[in-house]
Amino acid sequence: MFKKEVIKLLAKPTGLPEGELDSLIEIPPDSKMGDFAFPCFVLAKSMKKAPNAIAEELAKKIKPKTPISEVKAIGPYLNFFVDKNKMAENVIKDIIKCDVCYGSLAPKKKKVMVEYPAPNTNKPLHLGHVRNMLLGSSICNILGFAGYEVIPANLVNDRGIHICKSMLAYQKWGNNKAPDKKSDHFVGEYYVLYSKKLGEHPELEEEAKEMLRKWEAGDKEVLALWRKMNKWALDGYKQTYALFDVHHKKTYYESETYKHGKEIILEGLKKGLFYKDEEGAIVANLEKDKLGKKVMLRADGTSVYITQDLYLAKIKFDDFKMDKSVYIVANEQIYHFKVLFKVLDMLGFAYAKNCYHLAYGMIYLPDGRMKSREGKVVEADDLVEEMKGVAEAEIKKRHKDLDKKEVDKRKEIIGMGALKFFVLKFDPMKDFVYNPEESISFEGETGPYVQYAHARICSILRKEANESKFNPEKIKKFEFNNEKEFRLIKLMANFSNAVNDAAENYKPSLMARYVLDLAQAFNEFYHECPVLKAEGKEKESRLALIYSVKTVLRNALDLLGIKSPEEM
RNA sequence: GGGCCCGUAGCCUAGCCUGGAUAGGGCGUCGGCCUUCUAAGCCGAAGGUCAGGGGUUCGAAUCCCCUCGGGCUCACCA
Repeated sequence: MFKKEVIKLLAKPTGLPEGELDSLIEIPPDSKMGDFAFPCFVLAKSMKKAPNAIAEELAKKIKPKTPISEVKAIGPYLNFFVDKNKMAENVIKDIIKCDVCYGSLAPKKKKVMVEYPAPNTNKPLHLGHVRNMLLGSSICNILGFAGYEVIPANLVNDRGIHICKSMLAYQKWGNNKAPDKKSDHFVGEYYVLYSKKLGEHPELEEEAKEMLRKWEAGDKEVLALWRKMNKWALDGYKQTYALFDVHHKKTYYESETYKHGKEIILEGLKKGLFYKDEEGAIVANLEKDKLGKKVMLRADGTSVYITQDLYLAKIKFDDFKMDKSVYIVANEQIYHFKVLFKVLDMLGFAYAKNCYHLAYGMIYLPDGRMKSREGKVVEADDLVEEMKGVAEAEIKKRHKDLDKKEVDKRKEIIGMGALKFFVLKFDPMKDFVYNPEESISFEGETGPYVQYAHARICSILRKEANESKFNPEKIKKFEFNNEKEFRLIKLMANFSNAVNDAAENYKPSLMARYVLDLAQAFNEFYHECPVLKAEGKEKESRLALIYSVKTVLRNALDLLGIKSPEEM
C-alpha cells in the first residue's frame, strides 16, 4: 500500500517512468530484508556498472521520507523499509471502517454471466458437480466482490436419449410408484437399472430411441412421464443446490431450445462459411485452426450439440447484453468450446471474444474414473452427510456437554467448511484423486484450520468484552513491536490484491491460499504474542489487530462460501 | 497420429501468465510444547537432479525447442 511512495522516491534518480517502476518493484522474500525491493539489474547495461554498485549509489542518493523509514542496498537490490506502525494504523482503520466490504473493489460497470453446473436430469449430482458447483458459486462471490455485476445462470439438460433411459426403466419396472427417497436419487436408480437390464435385454436400446422419437413428436403419455420424472430430478437438485449456495438468476432448459439454432447455421451456409457434404449435412471446415471438420446441422435438418450451444450463446447475449460469459464445464469439453467460440467468431458475433470456458480437472476415485451408469459414483448428498458425520465425531471428542441443536449447527458449518475448502484449494485445472478414506482431513491445510483461527479470535474478544467492553473504533494509537504482528498487517493490506487475482483468473484457489496464509500467520502470532495478558497500548493494539484479522478471515471465507464459526 | 492439459521431497500442493536474493506449505515420519487467550494449534529435525536434455538471458521451476511419462480429446452423444 506504500508502493506509490517507493515509486516516487525512485522516479528521479533512476530516470525510469512510474509505470515501469511499478512492475519492477518486488517484495523481498524475507521481511527482514525490507518491505519493497528494486532490483538494479535493469540499469546495469545503460549505466555500465555492476548492479551492486548501482544499488549502493542509489542508497546514498535517496533520502527516506515518511512513510518510508529506511533505504538500504543489499547486494544488487535496493531495499525499502516502511514505517510499520504507520502502515498498521492505516490498515486497521481501513478494515474497521469498511468491515464486510474490506477488500472489495470498486464497481466496474461490467456484467459477467457465469453458467453452471448444467446438470442432466437423469441422475443425482455427483462429486464432479460438487467441484463445478463450488467453483461456480465461489467465482460468483469473488466476481461480485471484485466489482462485477454477476448473472449466475444454469442450463438444464433435460431431454435426450439418456433421459429416456431412466424413463424407460421406470415405465417398465417402476410400478408407477412415488419416490421413497430423495427424488433425484430415485430417478437415478432407474438410470442404473436400465444399464443393468441392457445386458439381457439388448432391445432396450431401440425402445429408448423410440421413446425419444415419441417425446419429440409430443406423445402425451411420454411427455407426462417426462414431466413427472424431470420434476423429481429438479426438486432433488434444489435441495442440493441449497447445500452448496447455488443460486441462479436465469435458467435455460434444453427442452425449450434444442430445436433452435438451425437459422443461424443456414445463415452461415448462405454466407459461404459452411458447406454441405455428400449426404447433405452442413459442415464447418476448421482445419486451418487445427480443429478439423465439424458437423453443424444433420442432413435431416435436426440440430446437434453445437447447434444448440450456438443458439444459446446468442439468446444469452440478447437477454442480458453482458460483457463476458463464463462457462464452467469440465476440461474434457475443451475441444467443444474451442469450436463453439471459433464458429461464433466466424459468424460475426462480436461477443465471441467475450466467451470464456473455465475448464476444470477431473476428480478420480482411487480405482479410476467415476461411472454413473455403473453406479460407481460419489454422490453429492452422500458426501455432505459423510462430512457432517466426521465433523460430529470431532466435535464430540472435544465437547461432552453440547446439546444436540448446537452439535447439529457446528457439524454443518465445520463439515461443509472442510468439504468446500478441500475442493477449492486445488487449482481448478488440476485433476485430483478423491480418496473417501483419507482425503478430507480437519488438520493442516483445511477449512477447519482456518475456521479454528477465527473461533480463537472470537473467544479472546468474548473474554475481553466481559471485562471492559472492547470497542475497536475507539483505539487511536497503535504500538506494535513483533514481526508476527507486522506479518499479519502486511497480509491484510494485500487482501484486495488477492481478491483481484482470484477474480481476474477465475481461481478461488488463490483465495483459499490467501486465507490459509492469514490463518497460519495468526496462529503463529497467537502462540508468540499474548493478547489478554498484554497491557496498555500493546493490549489495545493487539485487540484491534485480532479484530481486524477476524474481519478479513470472515470476508475471505465468505467468498469461498465457508462459514466462520464463533466457537468450535 | 493431431490438438490441449499436467509432471515440483514417500504422498499432496504453491510459485510458472508478468524470469531475479536460501523453491513456500501441508500430510506422513522423528523429537519437543497444554497449572498461561480452545493442542482442529505451535516449535524443531530429516526429506528436492523443480521429469530429462538443449537453447535464450548477467540470471530459468518460470520463456522457447526436443524427448520421456500420465490424462483428456479428435462422434451427424450431450
